[in-house]
Amino acid sequence: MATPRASAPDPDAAARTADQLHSAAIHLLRRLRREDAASGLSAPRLSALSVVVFAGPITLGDLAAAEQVRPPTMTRLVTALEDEGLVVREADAADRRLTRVRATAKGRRLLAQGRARRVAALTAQVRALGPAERALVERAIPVLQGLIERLP
Amino acid sequence: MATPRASAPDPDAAARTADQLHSAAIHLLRRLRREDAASGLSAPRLSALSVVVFAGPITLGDLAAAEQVRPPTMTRLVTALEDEGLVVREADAADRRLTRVRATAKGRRLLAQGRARRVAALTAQVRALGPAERALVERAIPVLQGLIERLP
DNA sequence: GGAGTATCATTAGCAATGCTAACGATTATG
DNA sequence: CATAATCGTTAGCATTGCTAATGATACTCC
Repeated sequence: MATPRASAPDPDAAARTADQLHSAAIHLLRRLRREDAASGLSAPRLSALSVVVFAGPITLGDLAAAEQVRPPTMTRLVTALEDEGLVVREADAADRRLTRVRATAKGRRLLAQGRARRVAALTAQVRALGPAERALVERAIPVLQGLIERLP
Repeated sequence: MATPRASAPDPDAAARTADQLHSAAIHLLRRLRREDAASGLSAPRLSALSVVVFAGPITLGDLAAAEQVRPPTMTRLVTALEDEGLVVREADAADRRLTRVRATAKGRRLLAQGRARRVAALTAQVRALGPAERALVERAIPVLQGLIERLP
């Protein structure tokens, strides 16, 4: 837990920066996750729904891969979401082996509300930043987005 | 997905910034999580071990709260980690209702290796940044740490 | 075109993880 | 000292994860 020193170039500065980003992401999501109970959905279902909403109609296998879960597990998650009217299964016209999963209006609404709850506290803290700090964060975001995009 | 405009102050800029931070954290951890299979531990066990390692000897109830899980669930996770020799239970001398959980050397070693795997890819991308971008990220980190710390 | 192979989703069955309710042990309070 | 409160565990159930096997569809190659 050494304090960074501007005057002494650390040979492992990149590793330390990476570690701090990693920690920050963990702690951030740990806090925000507490709002998820209000959604009435379990964490796996909420996460799967989120991918369906943002990745549009998606193959069950691709959805399983995105969630880093095996297809049988995703089959059950999708069935549960379908039973709650949050997603629908659609047959692919071109390749009838595929089932595409699409979010319903209800599913999109539920996810938007959950997301709003999660982000509300974070928004308040962003607003509380001084102008310089806030500008710093705003300029760092695209850099971080690019960096994450380039991860293997 | 509008581009931020410096000249036109968006009334919802803070909300948008918060949303981007939220998304970035999700995508970052989704990528890094793929390395965890190599640890041989399930996600819940790895996460609990991480808290034990960093929060030092910790009460089982506090550990459950940190992991946002009920005590009975944590009892079983700790038992499993103990069976693998990664943590030990210690009786509290002052209050004998409490069990404190402490990481063993083996537990700390396993976590350090897993963390190194996770952070390795991220370190490479930090190294690949240009000097200006990297400085930007490095200066934004303490701001983000403070912001996260102040979340409810 | 048709036999064989590959791919996709599902089913079946098992282990791990989550919960609530109830309990025993210990501590705090009257 | 009796009673209430707190902590961890046990018991029992639902959900979530896996592998193996199956059925249906698409592809390949002869």
